[in-house]
Parts: sequence; C-alpha cells; structure tokens
Amino acid sequence: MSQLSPLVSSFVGHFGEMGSRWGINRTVGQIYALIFVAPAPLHADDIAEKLAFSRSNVSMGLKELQAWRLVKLRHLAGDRREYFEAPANAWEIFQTLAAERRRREIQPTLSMLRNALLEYPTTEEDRIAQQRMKGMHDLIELMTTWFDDVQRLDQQTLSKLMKMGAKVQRLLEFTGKIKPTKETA
Amino acid sequence: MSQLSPLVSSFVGHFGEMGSRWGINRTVGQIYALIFVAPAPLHADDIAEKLAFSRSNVSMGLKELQAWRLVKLRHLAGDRREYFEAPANAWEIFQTLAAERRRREIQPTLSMLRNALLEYPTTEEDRIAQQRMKGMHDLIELMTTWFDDVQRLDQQTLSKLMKMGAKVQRLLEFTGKIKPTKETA
DNA sequence: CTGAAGTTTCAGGAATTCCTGAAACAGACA
DNA sequence: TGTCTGTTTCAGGAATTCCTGAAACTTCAG
Repeated sequence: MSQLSPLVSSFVGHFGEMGSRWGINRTVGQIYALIFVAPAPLHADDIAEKLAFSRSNVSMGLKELQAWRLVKLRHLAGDRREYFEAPANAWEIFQTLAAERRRREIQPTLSMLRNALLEYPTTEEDRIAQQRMKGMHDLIELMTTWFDDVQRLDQQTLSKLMKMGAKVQRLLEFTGKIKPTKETA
Repeated sequence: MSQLSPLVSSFVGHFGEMGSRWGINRTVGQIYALIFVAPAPLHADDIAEKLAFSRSNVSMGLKELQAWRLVKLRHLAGDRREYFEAPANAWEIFQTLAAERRRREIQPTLSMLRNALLEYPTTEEDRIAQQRMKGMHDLIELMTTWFDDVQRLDQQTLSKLMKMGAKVQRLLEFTGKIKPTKETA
C-alpha cells in the first residue's frame, strides 16, 4: 500500500509538472493529484510516505490546498487524525478553481484597471494607454459576469449548451428574427 | 520620454505581479504590459531604458513573448532596429493566450490521461483512479471542443451570446419544445 | 498532571529561477 | 575589408522559492 502504482504515479508526476507552470508549486500539485485519485480520504502521514516528502512539507501543502478550497478536511470516527479528500466531480473542481482565481487575480486586476480609468489623462500617451486598458477591462468584466451566469445553469443545460457549440449561432439568428434584440454595438 | 507616467507604471507593475503568479516571470509580464499600452511599436532599447532592465534581459523576454505569439515583430522603414507591438484587441489576445496554453498544457494533459485510461486496471485502487481521470478527461475535452466552436463565432454573435448570459437557458428550453433534442444523458 | 498522538511553525540549507555583463554573432554599408 | 549598429548567447552571481528537521504547540486519555 505504500508504493504508488505506475498509473497513479504518472498522474501525480504530471500534475506536479503542470502545477509548477501555474503559480502552484510542484509538491502541492502532487499532493492534490494523489488525493484526487485516492479511493478514500488520506491523512498527512499517508501522503508523506507515498510521495516521500517530509511531514512538514505535506502539512504546508495541505494548508495551501485548503486555502484554495480544493480539498476538504474530514474526521473519521474513532481516529484523531485529519483526513483529506477532494471532490470527484470535475466540473465542481473547475468551478472552485475559477472562483479562487477570480478572487485572487481577476478582482485585483479589475480594480487596478478601474482606478486607472478614473484618472484624467494628461498626455496623449496616457490617453492611448487608457483606451487599451478600457478594452481589457471590458473584456474581463464581460467574461466574468458571463461566467457567473453560466455557473448558475444546471449541469444538464450546460452540457447541452456546450455540446451544441457553434450551432448556437443559428439559434441566435433564428430568435433574432422573432424578437430582434436591441443593437448593443 | 524615458520616465513612465504613474498610470502606465502602475499597470506595468501589476502585470509583473500577475505574471509571476502564472508561470510567466515578472520581467516578461512587465515588458508585455509596456508594449501593450504603448502608442507605437517599441524597440528593445526603449524597453530596457523605461523599465531599467538589462538589454539582454529584455532580449530574452521578447523572445519568450514571441514564442507565446503575444507580440509581433515589425521593421520600420529606414531603421534597422526591431520594433515590437501587441494587438490592441483584448479578445484577440485572449484567444492567443488560450491557444498557447492549450498547446502547452491542455494537450499534454489530455494525452497523459488518454494513456492512463488505456491501461487495464489491476487493482481496485487503480480502477477508481481511472474513473476519476475519466471524469477529468471528459470535462477537459468538452471544454476545449466547445471553445474551438466559440472561437469561430464572429465577435458580434459572441458578444450577444455572452450578454444573454443565463437567459440562454430559457432559449434552450424553448427550442427543446419545438424540436426536442435527443437525450444525451 | 503526564504522556501519547497528532499538527504547525520556523530558521536556514538546498535547489531553482532570474538577471546581468561580457563576448560572440549578424548584417549593412563605405 | 573594417566598422558601425544592432541582436543573441551564456556563464555565473543574485534573488527567490522550496523543503526539511527540530522544536513548539494542541488535544485527548488515563
């Protein structure tokens, strides 16, 4: 039980790599991957042993994963240790990730952009810079509010919508004829 | 002309920070931000001077940005130096980023997952691990093919679609009555 | 209260990534 | 050809990030 199967091992390895391309560090990625594929909740010593990390490294990693809300803490009856598990539903994970990234990266960026747009440009250079920032701001805002909306759809509708893909265009053109939408430039 | 305005300076600073949370390093982020808001294409010495980076650091950064296809090289008539500019259209930038991330991260992940799913699981543990991987694989695949489709829509349709947001659900229900879609589980 | 089982913190060494200056390289032109 | 303008490469020092073991802390049982 202490050795990883080749299957799990390659998955874990890959996530370590990917993690390090994102801001997340390698060991945190590996810890997450291990919890994700585990058939049952794991405790810190399990993880430290299986991945051959120090106990404290695992502790740090788990703390970070909890901050990202990617793993949940569980207590098993009759055992004082803390067990961790990850939701198995990929869409749920994606939503969690998106929500956290939004809080940490998108919101600060939007507020920086808004502040910048409030300034009165004193030079032509600044005026142009502001135009570019406005374009970026508007796109980010459009995408996040859209994503908010989509998250509220039930999974079935969402899945249907995604599978339609580009065909949705025809649908829109069709409704456009029935009830023309107001031009929004 | 060699000092950054406070407006540009805060934008550039923010992108440096954000860059370092993604895999991109701080200076590369700053270089990109500077090019993005510049009213005209810049050459490497401009950038080195304005950001107070070494010339070679700028050269490396530009190389990386070119590899990401985020900046374009231009030659101005009567000037041997290489000038760089970034598309001003935010949606275009987003598409570029998405395409590159896909090539570098999503595709390798998908192929790792596919390989893993081809293995015949020898233990119960592996069987469960495979189930989880399958869920992840299917979601990634669904999202990327959907994104492919969406990219082909013209901007107006896309913008309309996004602004509709959740209202699209009602539209789907409506068409469901006219021409029931085949159940897709 | 004491000890056992478990978790967290933290200083500092290890590893990695970043950045620079110097040198090599490339092309244009007299 | 030599020189001038510009770009790229690269070794290695600087800075940052990661990881560990030891110690502190917490909680519970006896």
